[in-house]
Amino acid sequence: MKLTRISEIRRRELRRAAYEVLQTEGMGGATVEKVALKAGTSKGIVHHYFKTKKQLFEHAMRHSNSGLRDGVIKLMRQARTPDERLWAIIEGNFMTDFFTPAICNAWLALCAEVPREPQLARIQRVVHARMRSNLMTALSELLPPEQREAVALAITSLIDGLWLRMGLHPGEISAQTALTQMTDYLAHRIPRIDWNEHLRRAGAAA
Amino acid sequence: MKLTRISEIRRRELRRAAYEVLQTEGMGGATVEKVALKAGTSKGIVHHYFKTKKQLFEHAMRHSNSGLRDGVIKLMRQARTPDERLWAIIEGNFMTDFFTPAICNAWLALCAEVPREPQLARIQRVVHARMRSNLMTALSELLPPEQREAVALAITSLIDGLWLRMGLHPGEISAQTALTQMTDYLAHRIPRIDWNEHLRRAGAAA
Amino acid sequence: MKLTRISEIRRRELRRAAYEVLQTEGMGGATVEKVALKAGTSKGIVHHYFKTKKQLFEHAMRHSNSGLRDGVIKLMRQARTPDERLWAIIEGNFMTDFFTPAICNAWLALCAEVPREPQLARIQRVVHARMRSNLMTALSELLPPEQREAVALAITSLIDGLWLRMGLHPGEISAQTALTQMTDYLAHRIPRIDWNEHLRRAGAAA
Amino acid sequence: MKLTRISEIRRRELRRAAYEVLQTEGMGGATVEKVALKAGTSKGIVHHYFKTKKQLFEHAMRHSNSGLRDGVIKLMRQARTPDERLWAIIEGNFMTDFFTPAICNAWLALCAEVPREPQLARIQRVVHARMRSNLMTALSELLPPEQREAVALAITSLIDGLWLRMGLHPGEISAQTALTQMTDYLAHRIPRIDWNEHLRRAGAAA
DNA sequence: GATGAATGAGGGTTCATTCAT
DNA sequence: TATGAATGAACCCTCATTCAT
Repeated sequence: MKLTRISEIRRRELRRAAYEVLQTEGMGGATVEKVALKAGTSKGIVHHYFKTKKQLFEHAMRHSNSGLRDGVIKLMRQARTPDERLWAIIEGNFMTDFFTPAICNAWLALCAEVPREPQLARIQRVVHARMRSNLMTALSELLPPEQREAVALAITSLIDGLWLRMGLHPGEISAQTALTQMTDYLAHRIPRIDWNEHLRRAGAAA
Repeated sequence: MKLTRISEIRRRELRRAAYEVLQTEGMGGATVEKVALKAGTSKGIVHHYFKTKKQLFEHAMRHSNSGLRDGVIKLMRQARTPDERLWAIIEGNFMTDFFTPAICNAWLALCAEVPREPQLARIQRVVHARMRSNLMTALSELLPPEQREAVALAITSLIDGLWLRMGLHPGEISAQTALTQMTDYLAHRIPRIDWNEHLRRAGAAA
Repeated sequence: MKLTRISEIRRRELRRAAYEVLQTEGMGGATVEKVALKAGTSKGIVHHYFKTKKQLFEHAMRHSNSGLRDGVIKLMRQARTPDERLWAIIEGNFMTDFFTPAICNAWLALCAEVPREPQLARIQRVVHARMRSNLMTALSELLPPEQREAVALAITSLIDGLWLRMGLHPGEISAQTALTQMTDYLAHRIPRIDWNEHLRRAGAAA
Repeated sequence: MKLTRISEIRRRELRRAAYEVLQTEGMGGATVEKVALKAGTSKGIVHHYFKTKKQLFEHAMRHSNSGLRDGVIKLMRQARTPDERLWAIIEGNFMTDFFTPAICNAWLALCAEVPREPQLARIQRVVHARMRSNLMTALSELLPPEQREAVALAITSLIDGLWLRMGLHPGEISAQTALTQMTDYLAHRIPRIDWNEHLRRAGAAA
């Protein structure tokens, strides 16, 4: 029990370190040694906790997603109406803690590996499915069935596109502009809701 | 003169080979040897034409973008009205020759390197600037000034998001669904144009 | 006293485990961790009882030899005549419990280390000396002095050669064929004894 | 052609170096670096010519066997009668160039890996088959059919056993004593031939 | 221009061994 | 006694790059 505790802490530290290295170095430059260095341990200990480099970065990807997921969950808890729930999903994807150049770069680096790493693909699929499920649930009370699918796709695509831009052109975008974009889209698609009100509250909270 | 000609052909072959290797292997797995093999030459010749591996993949990125650019240019030549021009830009980004899983993966792999490769960043910036300029020009006759910026951002973000999806979840999307998405967005944003007509024509052409 | 007893049991378990790992993994693949795993303990405990990996496998070699030695001793106790004693030595080397592919492989793996491991060489020398002494004693009443040396050498070489074959080509040999070989040799060398009778009894016992 | 030539020379050097390292260091201590050092090249070049360490030592084993085989072939060419052919096989296995402690150790080291290395096993099987075939041919005119198998087994086992002894107890044996042993055995098994005459000539030749 | 030989740095991984608990 | 955390050395292998032919 005690041992498991220590081991769990180390694993957390290491996957966090791996994630941070990923942000600055990309996948190609993320060596086990750098991760060990950032975690303040030896190279050997990394392999003590993660059999392989791939496993380490799989856990880094889980770590990455869990941060975002927790943010969304927290916001959704406070949501009372369908539009609040939808907005919570969107706002959660642009929290200022996560919507940063470094994190978007790490996300991009992991995405680029997905096509050749079945495990990463699996994680990606799960994350994607959860996102879609959340969206569809929220949309179910806002739109007729035949429109939901398309809107869910548009929302996720927009979010991904904005994340990509934050990664590639950090200076040209901010959480504020990103949320404004989302608001604009929603305003046209689901006009009976006052999405600007949501945006205003989000800005006030930040 | 003759030699230069031959040399130019070799360079073209090599950057093409590099691009193809990138599609299947990603940046991490793209070695000089694999590129040489795909081009049917020796490893030494690659370094004869490209001083360094980085340079090779910079040219591969240029090659990648030039293909897309040529497609857009060709479509724009046939455009007569502002909305045709705007549609040409969009349609050009989802031509079935380019909007494929392999190519989207290569694009993704290159994007992921941008943050740490100033040269790639430079190319990316140029490409991005051209895209934006084209969009703004086309929008200048379709929207009042204060809306153009936001719409241009939305369009590029949507396109990028849809490309990303093609890279990550190839089975879930097609050029047709992508163009439908773009049509939906434009229909809300610039309602006085019959974008479905554009979509129909694109479908017929394909 | 009690502790020593427990500690002795642990050491026995560990050297036995080491020996078993050796059978399947060879010297190169025999890691301390695998030994610990097979013994059902932790890696640390191995080093608690055996200061070093070399020591562990020295004891494994002793374990290996002691098994064979005990078998020979048991058979020799029942021997009444010189030829029975000689036969006991030979039969003991091909008891079906020991003359197995796995055990022959472990023996081979240890032999291969002898040239570079003085401790293993020492053990090997002792074992060899005992074998030779036993043989010479038995032969002393069967052959004139000037022949004993050569016959002892032939017997040991034949035995080793047959063990080697069991290790390398397990399917091509059995205890029965090995004993027949030995019988053939003895029949020519010491013709006044009916070695086939010994062979028959050994077969009946098995 | 020229290149192949150079490459072939390097490969020969390297497998020879590998074989020599094997003699002094055993399989466990035979590192790629030591082989490179002994060959006077860099570590990288070893992998340029042999994809993997295993492959390198497979070729080393082939090298080892080819030396012995060539010796036997040379002797067999001069053989005119069945008994000369049989003796050629035996004498070839105890030529003073090969029947040395170092070479017997290398042989032992390779044998010990056979059970876990399919490729080595394959080579071993081929070598063994050739040996057996040679023996059976030579014996076909010396013994009735029902005895040949057993005698062939005895001869190979004796040879192996004597090689093992040379590896483990170099001081206790020599080519001369080994050949005497073989002579003794043959004298009993195939008494109508004067094997001592063969032995004498071998001694005179050496 | 073209080839592949050669190098050397660096990466992932394994493993014996030591130590703190 | 027993565990497994931690280290560091060493090994195999990859690869970009340089060079000689």
